[in-house]
Amino acid sequence: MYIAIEVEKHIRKKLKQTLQHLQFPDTIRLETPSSPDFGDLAFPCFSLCSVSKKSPYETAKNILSHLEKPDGVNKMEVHNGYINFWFDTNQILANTLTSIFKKGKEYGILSPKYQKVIVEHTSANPNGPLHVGRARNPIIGDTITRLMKADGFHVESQFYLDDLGKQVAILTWAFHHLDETDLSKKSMDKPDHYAVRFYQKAHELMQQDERIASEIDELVHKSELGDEDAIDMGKRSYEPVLTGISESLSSINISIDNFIPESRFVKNGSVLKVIEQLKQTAYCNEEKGAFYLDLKEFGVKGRSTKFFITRANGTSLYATRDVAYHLWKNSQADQLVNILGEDHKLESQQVNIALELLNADKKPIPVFYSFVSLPGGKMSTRRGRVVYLDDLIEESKQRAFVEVKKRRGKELSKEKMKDIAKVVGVGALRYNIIKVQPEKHIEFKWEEALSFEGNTAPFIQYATARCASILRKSKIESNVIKELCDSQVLTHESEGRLGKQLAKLPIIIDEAAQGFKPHLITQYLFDTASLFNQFYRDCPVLSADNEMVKYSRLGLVLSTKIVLENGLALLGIDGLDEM
RNA sequence: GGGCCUGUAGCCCAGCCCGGAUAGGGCGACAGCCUCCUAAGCUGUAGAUCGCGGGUUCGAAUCCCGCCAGGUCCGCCA
Repeated sequence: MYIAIEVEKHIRKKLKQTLQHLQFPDTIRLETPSSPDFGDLAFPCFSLCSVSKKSPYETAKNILSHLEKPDGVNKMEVHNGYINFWFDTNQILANTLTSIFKKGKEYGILSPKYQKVIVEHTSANPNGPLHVGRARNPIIGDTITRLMKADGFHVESQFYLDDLGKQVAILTWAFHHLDETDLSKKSMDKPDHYAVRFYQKAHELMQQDERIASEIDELVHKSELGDEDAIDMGKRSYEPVLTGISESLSSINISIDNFIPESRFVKNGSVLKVIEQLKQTAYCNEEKGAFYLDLKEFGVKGRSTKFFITRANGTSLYATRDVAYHLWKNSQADQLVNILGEDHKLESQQVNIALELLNADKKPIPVFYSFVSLPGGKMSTRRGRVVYLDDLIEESKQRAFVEVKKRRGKELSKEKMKDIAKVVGVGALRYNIIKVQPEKHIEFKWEEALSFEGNTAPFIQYATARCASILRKSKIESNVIKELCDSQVLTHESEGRLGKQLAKLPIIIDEAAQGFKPHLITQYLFDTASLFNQFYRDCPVLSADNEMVKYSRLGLVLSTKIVLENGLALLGIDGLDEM
């Protein structure tokens, strides 16, 4: 158990006792005060005024006069209708440093929940490289995967592979009918970049020539019926693309546990079963041979109420197959999370309603994100109006290299600088995407996507490098530091503030994971690194007044480094010992 | 036309779910800090009709209604 969580529990317990004793409602919401002047945790009493018939200040005073001091708290005061609690800094510090020393990389992780979660993310059409417009998906998905693991879940990430769709059919047609010499030069030596030109050209031809369009439709039709040859043909064309996509993801520290092809649910008959069962429901109607569900009664309004589950020719549609996929996921996990672009909101709602009609007990929790657009409008693979993720990654590393060289060019080898630039570049990219809430629309600008100052990954990494540098120069083994560190001598305000911040990591992890709010982690890391920088300014470590203080500050530095690195790891970002 | 999301300083974002303590940061601007553990850092100053208009409330950035702007969806596409 973590001390910060413990102390909060103690406060809640004592408050609850007092509220019950005074016959107040006993639901308790605690807040982090707006300023350190108001302590570490606050209980607002405003909502109790209607019961007490007194002012907030008097109500708070009254409660405080009956309140026993909770363990781990050393001061309680009333200000403006709040009861403010000050933690016992020494106790928190002693407990937290011990806990960090003991757990190391595991510090912050919560106890196992013995529940399995499937996080579906990325699921991009395998017709070309990932572009920046959708790059939030894997980054948010991977971060949520990491967060939920840290929160104690067993997590599997899945990429739902649309191998029956038109995009794959177009690509397949292109590989069979086009010659590379007709195409524009590929931008990068990767299979996905190689393939996308075939796709783009075929898409263009398809729009000009109806014969081509119908050949492609024929491919789609065959594979939708589960035709093994058609599906295999598709597989041969998209597989290299998928390899390319995986390479891109891997270069930003993302790996996906399982790729689930849509065709599986056609082949094993589960799609047909879904269709049969949905037809049995009271909401199913027919229109010119095609079947649809009427969603009016489920809160869907306007023109969107018809959810078609089959075509007139009886074949299934994307969303129908998605229902089958989700039924299967129901049998595989305790909780489902989907990372989806905002364009999937209606489809997601349709799938959820179908799942409800089929009595599935678990509905996926969607995390929607808005698109990243270019200053002139949105990105499009078809029209080639894109910034590819690979280009962004490359540019990020290059810009980071320029920065490293500017600062360390005389001291470090080129290889070393490249290694640092890679970690900085990838970190900056992931951090900048995760720090803004998914639902905010982003207009892509190089300067913003790749800034290295202020609230950015390099700022955090710089703090880990400072920590590492101090530890290196002390020439003292970390085991010895852990042994000799005595938090009792860490009495400076900057030390206390930093220590209390380190104690909060597990609380933040839990909050971020439970609320699907990965941006809370960036905020926490930024605050932690800022507090460390203030400590760095105020408290000399290597030249501390005496050995005892030195060892103890080294302990705090070591702990900070571990906390920052653990937090960065949740974002798929590495810390640095040197930069 | 309808649904959903977004609108907070010159720019970017947090706070909104769960109404309350002086609306927090970052970038940029301006003024300072490297004989001292990495200045990708630190300190300070200026900068906000919280999109607009109503309402509820002792109290609204936060809840409700209307409007405006941007995004997104409304296909027998995926």
